[in-house]
Amino acid sequence: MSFLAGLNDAQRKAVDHHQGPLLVVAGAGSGKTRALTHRIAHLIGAHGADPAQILAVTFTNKAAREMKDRLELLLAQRLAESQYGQPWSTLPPVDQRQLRGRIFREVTKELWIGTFHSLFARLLRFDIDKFRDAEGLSWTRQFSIYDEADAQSLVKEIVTQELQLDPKRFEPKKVRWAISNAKNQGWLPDQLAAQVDGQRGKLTVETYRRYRKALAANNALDFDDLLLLPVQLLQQNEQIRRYWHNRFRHVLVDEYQDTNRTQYELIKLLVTDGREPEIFDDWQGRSVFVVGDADQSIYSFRAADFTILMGFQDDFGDKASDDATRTMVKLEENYRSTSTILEAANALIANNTERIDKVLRATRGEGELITLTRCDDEIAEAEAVVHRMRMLEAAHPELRWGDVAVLYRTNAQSRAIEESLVRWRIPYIVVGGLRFYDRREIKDVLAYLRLLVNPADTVSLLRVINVPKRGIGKTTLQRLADAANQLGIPLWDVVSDAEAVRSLGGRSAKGLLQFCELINDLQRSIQDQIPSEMIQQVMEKSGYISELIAEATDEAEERRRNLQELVNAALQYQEENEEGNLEGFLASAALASDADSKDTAADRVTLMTLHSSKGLEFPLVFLVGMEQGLFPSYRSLDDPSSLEEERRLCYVGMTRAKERLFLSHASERRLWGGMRQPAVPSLFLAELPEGLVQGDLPQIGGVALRRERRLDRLTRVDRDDNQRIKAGGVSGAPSNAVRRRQAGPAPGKAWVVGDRVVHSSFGEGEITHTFGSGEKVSIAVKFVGMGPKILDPRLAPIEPLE
DNA sequence: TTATGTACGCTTTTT
DNA sequence: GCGTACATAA
Repeated sequence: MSFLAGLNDAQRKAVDHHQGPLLVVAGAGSGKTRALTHRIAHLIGAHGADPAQILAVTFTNKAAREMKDRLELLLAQRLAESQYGQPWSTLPPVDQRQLRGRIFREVTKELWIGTFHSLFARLLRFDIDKFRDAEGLSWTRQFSIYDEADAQSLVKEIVTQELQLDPKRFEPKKVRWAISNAKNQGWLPDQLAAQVDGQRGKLTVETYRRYRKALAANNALDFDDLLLLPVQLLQQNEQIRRYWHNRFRHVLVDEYQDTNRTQYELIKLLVTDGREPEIFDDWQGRSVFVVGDADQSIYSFRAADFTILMGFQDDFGDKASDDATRTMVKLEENYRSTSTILEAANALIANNTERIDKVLRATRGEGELITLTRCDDEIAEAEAVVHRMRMLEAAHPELRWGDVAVLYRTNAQSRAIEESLVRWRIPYIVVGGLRFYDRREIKDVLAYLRLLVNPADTVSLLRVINVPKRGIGKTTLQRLADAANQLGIPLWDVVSDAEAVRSLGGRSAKGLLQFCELINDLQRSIQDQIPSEMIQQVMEKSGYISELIAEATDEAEERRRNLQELVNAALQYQEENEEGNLEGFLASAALASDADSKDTAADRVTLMTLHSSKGLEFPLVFLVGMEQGLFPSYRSLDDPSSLEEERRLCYVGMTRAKERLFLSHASERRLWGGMRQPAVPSLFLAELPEGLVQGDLPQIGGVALRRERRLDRLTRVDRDDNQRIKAGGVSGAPSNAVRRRQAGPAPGKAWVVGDRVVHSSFGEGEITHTFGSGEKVSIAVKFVGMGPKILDPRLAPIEPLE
């Protein structure tokens, strides 16, 4: 059996290519996943590539898992034929399992398949300790990965505490966004500084600088760092770059239209060893293979840039014309959708100006017309959708609920649909929204684990130090944190110093000491425990579980079940990763998306956002909320290129459908709370060819125009408002946010920084800091041959030295 | 130090 | 209409 069998010409070309660069322009449903898996199998099976030399980037962890699965099956099937000389399907299950096991050990285990984030997090686990930032920042291999909430709170702390700015005028969320955007463009603070101007820009750069420093102090990285740090590392360290360049001889990237500048840099560094792609010519036994479709680029809000895809031929390619080129292949035959659905989608996307012209040819029959339904409000819409499902189910006994998907623009829209599905007892699953790993109890337990692995992780420490309650309050923590800041050491180093705790801890000292003992105890067992057992121990020894039991509410019960689920997740992780350790499990938890954990194979209706639907397909697709301001989003209405992105999103949604597509919109929609808003049909509806749509045909007339003007006015007001805020600027800290913090010389027996003291057991030392004032003073003393000690001068056996 | 009240802002999309 | 974050009381 050849891996080229059953492929069309273009697919065969993509699979058979094994040296040099290749861009595959793959329209929706044109079999690109098939091309990708067959290519990897072919590289290994026919061209003798070592699985360990292959790096394949997918868009989700789930896609990575599926690709590994398909690859395993493909190779096992082939092995069956060569080994037993008989087709796979006739082998007894026990032999099938044995063959798959062998493929797993010899091939799939060795492959690096995953998202950009998970792959480069893995690379950093090897080499991050060899990296030193230009500003002297460094990390160890035990680094924590911060999620958006952690990152957000760190930025907020810098803005309000360090820079003393009013978070209303200088919004942490916006600053965080600006920083993330900079990182995704590959800009460090200095480079960002060159891009911005004014007071506001300066403050953003300053926040960025401090934020990086804070992350390093916590030995932590945010999502964007998982891409940016490897870029810096590979640029800086030739030896390491050479190693990975020699190791990954075949690089494959799926969904290339949604890569950003930093990801692009990474690919270049690995493939060309840092040389310019135009002049790189050492392709012997090496390839770079990217697959994408500019019409499906829907992530520009996180700095994805589809011009990178469009520029591939100029960087790596032969720059020849489309019919003469040997570095590009187009997959233009669609095997998924009926020609009706396809034609409508093609007509819609033709309204975009920013695209390479590409025709998606139908290979299937006409099928049914697209159905458009107008409803009174979102509740009626949900009822209409569910009613339609039930009618279809009655008419088609072969229909399974798993064949049906409901797609929407925003997560909040799932609610109305869910209520109707519940009413009619139709099983469903919501993908997205609240991630499993974002639940409070899960984050708490994971924070314990992160702290065990990485004691410098102060964000995690603060999360769990008083959970469950140990009587450690805000003031105590503030005191400890101030001490840590002034000494420039992690908070844990203060907390774990019994002497310091007795001095600074006040009434909370007992709780603090207990907490330290807990962490030390857990840390001792960390060496020889597998992740699932560590989790179990953390939950029990911390008293987390007993507190939930004591609470005895339904909610607490639910939390306990979730924690049990976390243990199961760890068990599963261990099964999939034989050498997996706690660090690895924490990374997978941090990078897992909601879609990854959801079992879409179950026979249930799937509800999800259009973004989450990328790469999937369903026989029946309902696209709801087709209204101006909702889809396309109101934020895109006055910006042509955002509007084009919304249109691509619509194109992605429509092309998910194999057999039938149902569109709907409401005349009135409750936004949030009570306010009912009149709504007009989406502009996209009017762009669909009339002959392909049945039902309540769109009325884009006076009503729509009036509404659009109204929206325009609204957005203008909004803009003016922003300008006013911008014009106001942020000139220094506002009076109400000013908080003075004065250490001040202590009265009475004055302990002054610089004075020398003698301690009965530590010997001579020098006072480096004083904390507090009045009665309650603590001092930090640097003794010879040890770190700073925090002491209560009234209790500690010290004498001033003249 | 913890428990309770209340204002606010949130809804674009995600690794 | 819901959860969070901050303010105020016990």
